[in-house]
Amino acid sequence: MPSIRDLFEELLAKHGQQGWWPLLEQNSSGSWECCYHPGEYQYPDTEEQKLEICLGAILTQNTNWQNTVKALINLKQADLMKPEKLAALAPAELAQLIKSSGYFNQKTRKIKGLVQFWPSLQGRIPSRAELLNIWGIGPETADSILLYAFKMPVMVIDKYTFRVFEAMGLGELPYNYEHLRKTCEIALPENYRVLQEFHALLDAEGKMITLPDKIQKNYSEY
DNA sequence: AACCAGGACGTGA
DNA sequence: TCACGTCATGGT
Repeated sequence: MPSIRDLFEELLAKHGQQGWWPLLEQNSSGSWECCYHPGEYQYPDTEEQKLEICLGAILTQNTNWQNTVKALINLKQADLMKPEKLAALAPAELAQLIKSSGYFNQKTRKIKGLVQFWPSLQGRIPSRAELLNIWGIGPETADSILLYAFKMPVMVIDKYTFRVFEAMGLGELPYNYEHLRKTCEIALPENYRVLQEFHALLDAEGKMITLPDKIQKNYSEY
């Protein structure tokens, strides 16, 4: 049974750098697309990009990333990646724009809650408690926002994280979000780049063991 | 054509 | 705490 640091190295060797969180970029023909840049960590540079990550974190809840990207592109094309514009937008309009990401009524309410909260930040980094206080932002969404939008060294735990740890035989412990998060944060350097990459690698690995019949096949090595 | 995808909330044991 | 139903679109 490998240590968590060993697991990080193994997954990095197996999958390579993942370059999360992907951001929208304009290609030569002027249309927006979602881009990864493995090995480069200079983004997010702007408030607009930070907001884009926060919105992506909400829109991707229990939803395929491609469906989320479609919604993000709709908002970007309409020049709505700004908190004051989103706050002023009619809920029905917003719901229509994010329809592809599913749960659009709930997600409209969640985005409204976020952009109403946003101005109170005055440019500072939100606390975890502040994010969790917003309706519809739970542990994983809050930690994704802290780690990827604000570069805070917190571990993001998701469905795939549980799957990979379970498949490794680490499923005996008190098995909840907070415990697994702290276990990872203690085991790894307090470095946001490492935690960004580790979470993305766990996602890449977790996607390979989605189907139960693939577990035995891919995990004899552990 | 069922199943799942980068969850969270409300409710009832 | 924890298990379960609900929310909803789009790809396979």
